[in-house]
Amino acid sequence: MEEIPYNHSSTAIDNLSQGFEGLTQLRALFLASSPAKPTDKTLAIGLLDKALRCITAALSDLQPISPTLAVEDRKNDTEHKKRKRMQSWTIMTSVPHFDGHQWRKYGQKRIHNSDFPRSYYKCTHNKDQGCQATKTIQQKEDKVPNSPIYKVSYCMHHTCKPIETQENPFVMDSSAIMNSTSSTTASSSYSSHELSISSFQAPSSDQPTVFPLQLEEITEQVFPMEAMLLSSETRGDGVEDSSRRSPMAVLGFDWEWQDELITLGEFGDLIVRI
DNA sequence: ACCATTTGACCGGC
DNA sequence: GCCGGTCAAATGGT
Repeated sequence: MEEIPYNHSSTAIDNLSQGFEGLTQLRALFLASSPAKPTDKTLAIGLLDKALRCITAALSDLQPISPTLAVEDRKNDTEHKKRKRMQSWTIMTSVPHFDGHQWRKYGQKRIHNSDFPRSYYKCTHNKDQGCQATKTIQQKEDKVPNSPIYKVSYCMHHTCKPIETQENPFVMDSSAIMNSTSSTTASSSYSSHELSISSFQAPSSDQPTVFPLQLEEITEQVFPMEAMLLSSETRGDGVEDSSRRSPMAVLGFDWEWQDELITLGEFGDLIVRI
């Protein structure tokens, strides 16, 4: 790999980490949402998983190799252990379990000078596909009450073939994004730390491929977010060609930010066509 | 019965 | 000997 100046690499890692955080939270939101159209929901999760896998791979490429690894070649270490030590990288996240891969827990240890145990995971395809990817998750001391942050350390790239939900590639058509003048409150006044999602029209009825998500801003800091399904409804009002529209769900967020409980509905409804 | 998780034992590095 | 990572039997859930 071409050498990247450290400050650029560091910025890239920061940006990717923030993107990772946003996507994992978005994934959690989708998992919590109404199963109004399970096929599309599955496709959405598949898209998010794919994005998460790309970001995870990019992070692993960008993270500098630990200086302690320089001495490893002097040791009579096995090739397996060498590779395992070399290909490791770490992220901090509030949602450690949703990274687009399936993991099987194989151990848990109390760690010296830490209040929380460390959990050890292997890729679920460790046996059937020989995938060597592992990760550890350890909760860090709460800086903000009730908002745990986890250090997730990955080792080795996934060599397993991800289970795709759709054979054909599908396209996220950004040209179909409408301005956020949806049928409900416009979402135009988000401050920098808020995650904003607005709706747009699906371009075609026979392509179950488009998800009405536009990330206007990714949060700059990790904040606790608990996605909550407020209600769901089917838009069959006859004004528009209902065959071209999938059911819509109105989702709401509640999260705490700087001792304030923020409900997304106060700023604008989150409309997701699912 | 099968699968994932839990948990104590074991092992290697320092 | 301490510590962290892995193994594997026991356990629990479906």
